[in-house]
Amino acid sequence: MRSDTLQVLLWRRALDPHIGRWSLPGGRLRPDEDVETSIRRQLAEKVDIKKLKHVEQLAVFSTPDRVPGPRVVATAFLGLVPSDVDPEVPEDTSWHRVDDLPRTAFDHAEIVLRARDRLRSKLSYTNLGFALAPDVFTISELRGLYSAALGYRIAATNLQRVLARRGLLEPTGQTAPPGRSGGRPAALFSFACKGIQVTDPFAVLRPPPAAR
Amino acid sequence: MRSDTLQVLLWRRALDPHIGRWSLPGGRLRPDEDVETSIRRQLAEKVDIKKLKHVEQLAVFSTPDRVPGPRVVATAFLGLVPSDVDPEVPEDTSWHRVDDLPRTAFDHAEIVLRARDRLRSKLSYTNLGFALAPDVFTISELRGLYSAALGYRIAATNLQRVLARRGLLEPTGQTAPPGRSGGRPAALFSFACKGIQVTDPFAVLRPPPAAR
DNA sequence: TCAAAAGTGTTATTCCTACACCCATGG
DNA sequence: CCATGGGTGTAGGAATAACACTTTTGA
Repeated sequence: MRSDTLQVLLWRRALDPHIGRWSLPGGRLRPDEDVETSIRRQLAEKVDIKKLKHVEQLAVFSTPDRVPGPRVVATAFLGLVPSDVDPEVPEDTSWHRVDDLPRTAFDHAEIVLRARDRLRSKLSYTNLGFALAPDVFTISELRGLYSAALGYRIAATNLQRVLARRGLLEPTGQTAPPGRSGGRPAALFSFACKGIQVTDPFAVLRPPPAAR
Repeated sequence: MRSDTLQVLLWRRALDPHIGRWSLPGGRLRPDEDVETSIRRQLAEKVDIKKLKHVEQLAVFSTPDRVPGPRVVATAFLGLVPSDVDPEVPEDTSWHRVDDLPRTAFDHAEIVLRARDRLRSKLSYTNLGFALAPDVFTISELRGLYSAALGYRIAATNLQRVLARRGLLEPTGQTAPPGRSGGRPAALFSFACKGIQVTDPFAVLRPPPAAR
């Protein structure tokens, strides 16, 4: 994700099945690595992305005809990079809006949409926002990121309160300078926790208070 | 799951790596089937389970040393059978309490616990309860199933109201006869929808009402 | 002094849990 | 008529969305 739209990194295929179409970065699993190690290696080697803030399994895609030729089983991942990093990506690689994908190879468009849905739901019941934001940010910036990811505007006021109540926000004491059109300078915050955690585990059917 | 405890179907390994230990049913993926077709086939062929009410991917387990010998990548599934079916299982197969697992093969205990956690969270924000219950049930029975799956007692009153508010319960008009110690006969209900659906998609950060 | 952007206070609503109370049956 | 289990009404509380209002800046 970058700026105010949800984006995905794709690279243009140079080989023949679906040559020229855009596809998700990835590759073969080596015998000595597990799938997560593998996807981190591929991203580092092929598209120079080394600082993923969050990686999680999405699903296995295994329909026999999803790829021409012998069947290929793919384990898809959701990986998130904060909005302020702009990695040097190779020539044949670029970011694409998730809501306006180009012609993709194989079933990769389906995979991207599944990843988007996963991100959207996890934003509301986990602290996953930390993976989208820079280390230090204003509430307005964060609101922009959440709004872009969710696909609808949310209010900065309430976002701040929800995150604060959950103990996720830490004020830094610093402020950001206002823009050229003036306005009150915004306070800078950071996330208290850098790893994912479930913040709202039981929407209903909660366990009795003692067990919480 | 059966009766008032969460249970999992395991079978005793007859071959040598970890011979005699209990393991999850499964097997190799054929080239002409996807992973879900494969697991359904294996369950039907090997343990005679044909009526799964719900099947979903859990995760891929791929650590190189998870199985002795050449690395095996496993796609684990969560499959649910209603409490009233008691399939004929082979001699070397039996149900085991999830909270008191026997010595299992490989990483299968970890997989079972992951499945239990998935079930627990989905019970609260989806209608997944339909997969645990018989076609027709009393609220008390349903409460027993939810309590067993969640690991803590929940109140029948509130369970009924939560499910009713979401439009999931359909009264059948029938009643169940009381037990031998008397008591008012319980009304029988069924679930309105037989497939999984998300009933509480946004715990917080809801979209504006128009978009809902 | 005005416009713009950020932050705070307050209210109304929604949803949920807990608990008291009423109903129907068998012995 | 009493014990047992099922069902309903209601009150209190927690969390959140909406919105009016205040604060701080640049021009």
